[in-house]
Amino acid sequence: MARPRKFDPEIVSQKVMDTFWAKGYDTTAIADLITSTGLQKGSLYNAFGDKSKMFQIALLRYDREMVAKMVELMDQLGGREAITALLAAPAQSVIAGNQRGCLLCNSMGEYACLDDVARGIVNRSREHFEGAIRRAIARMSGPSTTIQANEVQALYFGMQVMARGGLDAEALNGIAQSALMRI
Amino acid sequence: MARPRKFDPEIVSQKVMDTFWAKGYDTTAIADLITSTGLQKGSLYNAFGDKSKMFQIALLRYDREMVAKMVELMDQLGGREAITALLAAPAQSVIAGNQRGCLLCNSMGEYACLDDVARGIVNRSREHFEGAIRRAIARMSGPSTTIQANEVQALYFGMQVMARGGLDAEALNGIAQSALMRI
DNA sequence: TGTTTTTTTTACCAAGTAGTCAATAATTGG
DNA sequence: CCAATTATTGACTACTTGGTAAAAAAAACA
Repeated sequence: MARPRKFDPEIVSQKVMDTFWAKGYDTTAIADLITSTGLQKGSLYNAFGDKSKMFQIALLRYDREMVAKMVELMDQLGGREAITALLAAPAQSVIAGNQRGCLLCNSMGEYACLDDVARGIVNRSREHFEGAIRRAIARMSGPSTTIQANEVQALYFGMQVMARGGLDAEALNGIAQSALMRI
Repeated sequence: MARPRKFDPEIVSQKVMDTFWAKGYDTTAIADLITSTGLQKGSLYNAFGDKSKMFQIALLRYDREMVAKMVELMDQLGGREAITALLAAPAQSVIAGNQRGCLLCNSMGEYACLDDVARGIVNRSREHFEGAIRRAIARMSGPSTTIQANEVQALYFGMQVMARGGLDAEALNGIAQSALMRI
């Protein structure tokens, strides 16, 4: 028995995530979220709380959507194929025209200016991601299964940072190939 | 025949670099630089220009000081020892009590909000760094010299991001050991 | 000592920041 | 139609942002 929302929270929280993903937590102003979502300031605050809450929602959505999708894909593939798919992702993003990198990786770079809740989400999301790498390594055959999940993750994050820093898809593919040769 | 400076530009530019290193370009306010350097706003602007110029100076100093030091060290060592020293650095920083990561890596993460001059410095510094890795690989013996310098660099950057994101020294050392086992 | 030159200091500005609040609009249930 | 409840809107606040400008201070040289 109340006035219904004029907007779809799913679509809006997607736009919020996209904006934080592209610009980072601190660099994103509420004004940016207003233009990207089309909502007014009051509606944003009414629906999502303050800026840190909005970022938490973005992080949760990234985990539930992007990380989970990659985890699901990797779990369906063979060990080596899963790692291959993972390391191909940064170059694919660049080819698709965005150099936003990875929100999880970007947020670790901004860790210093996040609150405890956001840090907790980041940590859990990183572990969520790491699990899929760990399982992929466990499925792998060959002599070099001593590789740590953490190492593959570091390689992936490094590639995403370099993608954000302007490295082109060709170079990123070179990294992936070089790594897969010895994994 | 003019009034001399009360401050040592070397010390001040060091503090400026430290501040940008810890907080990032966008997150650092001029007020932060005022407190960290002890100078007043006017003196800062008079000596270094505007904020983007201050950041350029910090980037150049980082390249001339931190990157060059690592490059020099690596060039003095054998190939494998050089890579070992490189991958040990992130954990050492964490043990020393700072999780600032690497200013070069951090700046690639902030690439989107840098101007062309700063981007140029970042790119050149990354190539400067890459050269030492390339030479170290060229000096290496063993079957797996097909590794690309870019791959080692991505691994290093990923470790620095993870250090900034709170990963402890033990985990970072595990990554380094795992990687060195197969390089 | 007085002039010149540069640094330092301080006050100031316009724009942008996150966030609040009261008024208004829209919908449902009675 | 009316009451209750929620959403939307836009004005508003208090503060921070990067940057400027003018005045004051300190040294060097004549």
